[in-house]
Amino acid sequence: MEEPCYSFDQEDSTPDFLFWDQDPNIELQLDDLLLDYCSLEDPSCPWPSPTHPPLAPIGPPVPPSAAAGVAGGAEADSSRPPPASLHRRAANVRERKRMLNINSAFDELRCHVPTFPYEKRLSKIDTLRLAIAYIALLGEILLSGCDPKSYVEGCLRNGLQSHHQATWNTSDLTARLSWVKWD
DNA sequence: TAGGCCATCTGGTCCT
DNA sequence: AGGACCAGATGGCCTA
Repeated sequence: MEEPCYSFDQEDSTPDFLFWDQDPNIELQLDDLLLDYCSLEDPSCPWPSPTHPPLAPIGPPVPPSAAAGVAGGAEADSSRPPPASLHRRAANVRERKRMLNINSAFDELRCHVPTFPYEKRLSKIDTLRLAIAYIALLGEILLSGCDPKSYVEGCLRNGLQSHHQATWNTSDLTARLSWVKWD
């Protein structure tokens, strides 16, 4: 089994909102923290990690209507929306981290799903569907007891005539293998 | 320009 | 009470 691309568990457990009341630059520090995390990549993965664009500034913009009920106080400057509460911003940071964690799992899964060299980076939905099909393929090979390579070759040959043929279509219709039924 | 994909924010719900 | 999880809304980026 290969090592995971990276694990968020290695991050320190300090609550990110701990110093918000103390350091005016904490938002920049949080950005740096998350950007550091985003910069970690698995060199074995053929794709870069384009899923981690520069993070948006933490906190506002928050729709005034949404923030009003949470922040509980109006700013003197009416031209700017009131900042979200500390609890809300902490929740936002946690949510971003959670999504980053999910995305890292997707990146790891992409590394295990076979694709053609010219296949562009798989989307999340394509990654899941191809992974399902790939697992089904491996199961079929196990049950058949045949040599995996010859089994796949046979499937590819027969799939051309079989009504059981199913293609492993991705969004750009470039990845295609035969015979695995989706339903 | 439309559509697909994505990150982010947000409020709600459930769990510890 | 606080955190995890989820789904909807929104806006940005990219490609055909």
